[in-house]
Amino acid sequence: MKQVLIQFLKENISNSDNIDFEKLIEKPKSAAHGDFSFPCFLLAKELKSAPPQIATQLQEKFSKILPNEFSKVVAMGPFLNFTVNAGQITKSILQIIESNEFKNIKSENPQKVLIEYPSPNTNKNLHIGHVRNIFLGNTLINILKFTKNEVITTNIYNDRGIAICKAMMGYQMLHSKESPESLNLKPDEFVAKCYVDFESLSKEDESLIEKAQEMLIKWEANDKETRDLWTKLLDFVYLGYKETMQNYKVKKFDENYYESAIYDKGKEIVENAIKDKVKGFKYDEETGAALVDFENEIFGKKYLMRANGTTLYMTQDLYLAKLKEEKYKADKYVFIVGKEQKYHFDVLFEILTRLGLGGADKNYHFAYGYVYDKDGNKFSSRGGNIISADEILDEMVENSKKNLLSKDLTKDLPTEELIKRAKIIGYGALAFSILNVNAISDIKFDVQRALSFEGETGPYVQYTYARIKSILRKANRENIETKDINFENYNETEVNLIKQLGEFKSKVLEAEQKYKPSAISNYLIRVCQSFNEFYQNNKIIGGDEDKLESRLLLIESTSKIISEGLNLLGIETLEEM
RNA sequence: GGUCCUGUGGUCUAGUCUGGAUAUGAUACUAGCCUUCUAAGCUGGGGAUCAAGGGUUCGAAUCCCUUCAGGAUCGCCA
Repeated sequence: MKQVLIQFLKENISNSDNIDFEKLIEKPKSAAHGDFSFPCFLLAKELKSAPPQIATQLQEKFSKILPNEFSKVVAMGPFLNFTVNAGQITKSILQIIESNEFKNIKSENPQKVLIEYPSPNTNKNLHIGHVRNIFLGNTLINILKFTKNEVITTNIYNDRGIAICKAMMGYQMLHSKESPESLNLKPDEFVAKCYVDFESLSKEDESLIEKAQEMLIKWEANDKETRDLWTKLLDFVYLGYKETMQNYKVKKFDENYYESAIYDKGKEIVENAIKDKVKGFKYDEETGAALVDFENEIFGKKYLMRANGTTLYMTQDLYLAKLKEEKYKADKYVFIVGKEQKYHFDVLFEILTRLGLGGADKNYHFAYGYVYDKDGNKFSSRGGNIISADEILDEMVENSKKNLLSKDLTKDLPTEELIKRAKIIGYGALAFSILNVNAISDIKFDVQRALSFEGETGPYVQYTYARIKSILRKANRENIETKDINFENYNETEVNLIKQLGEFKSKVLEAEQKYKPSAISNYLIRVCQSFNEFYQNNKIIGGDEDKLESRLLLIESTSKIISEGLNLLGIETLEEM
């Protein structure tokens, strides 16, 4: 459509060779300004008159020779606004949706993408930060797959180090006679308790920290007793994670990595790099530690091996990067990790470049912001610890249940159905509230507001969907015959909604190209707003008989777009709400 | 101190990459709309010096510079 307009303008504006129409023509923000607009400023110098005058002149000229695809051209100030022929546009959009062709979206640049998330530290249960990580990861995977990228999912468990030793100490000293069952805790919560209790003990007695470090050395020396305890606690953790991840719809990873298995690898990479005199790689002359000296103030020096020959976080990441590259040869490696680790990844990618393993072009740190409570403080639960993934979801579901019980339509639901709906709504509310904002922005999560389910929320979208489904049930049409529909028949709010539906493809591609799930959630809100506006002003069943079919097609198409969009966000729909 | 991120009505947020018309919505507040397809909805109202200043441009929330505020990061921790 745009190309038709560009061609038309090229042919009918003199001296247009230097004008980049592709760039200049834009979609106006306001529907009152038509579908495409062309600003006349650049013509001003050429034609030696004011832009508004030029626009008026061009309007007169163009209105007589406008292509069929367009219904009118209007000059508004310095802009020339073109409106497309509604009948044509409604027909093409609705047919694409009706035939399910709208699901067939291919990336402009389909790639093999490896995604690493959520990579927790295994000394605690998952918390609100992981929730954001998981939602972003799940959604990104869906979007990339939907647009026909090949996706490989990986996760690394940071399962060794001082933190897990602290939890082990806590267990030994305080809870060795107890179990998750005896304390009525989820197994991963039990380990978290061991860790937290040790932390408070060690604040009183600093020698305990040294003992934890001794334990780490024993662990590294493969001391059987230590390793057995470690395995015991990790089993608890993984058991707990399994449940949480299931609730958060994390699909099985294509590959799980464990820090314990790779933490001392990567030495060879560093040693070879120094031997091969890769730029910046060297041993520190005084201490013998291995490092990369970037010789600039931004990156400075980055240590890769301690003087005693042991490895560091970075060494391990180098090894893992190489491992993945050798096995998968992906076009892109995406790390979904909090934005506080930006420096780490900048440095990592630079080092990888120098090692010839592909740098910033092949790797992407998908950074996301913090989740605070509504006052901008650390998001704590009643116990004072950071709120856990399980708690926040429970709270959302619990509140959905209350909400359902307060509505006439749903207050007498059988328990099983009530719980099923509460889960879907609570999950939707949580996921949407987190996915609806830019990933990099910090979130101040207002529980009360998220629970109110009004305005720009998941339940609003789910509710809109349920409304449509209810109408379709009552209309009781098996098939809507598109061939009988007069596509010129749609009124202004309807055309508005249809144009909105037509944006699906470009929004999905935007979300894919920019790795931006919020493009989809924002879009769904607009669609629902357009629908609800239409719904309020137009009667479908019992309205104009000759509009029934066309309206049923319209709302069915809307429901398809909503459900597909929610699906990408990992949110389920409900037929009734 | 260096580097990076963020700053948009009381609160939250879209738009910033790729400059365009009266700055997107939500929430809260306020006035209305259910004997009519689900009111978790819709309509109206008030509410913004787009952190501040300068520059570039016909045109700046958007690009450049300076400043301010908040945050992160700069370890032989992960």
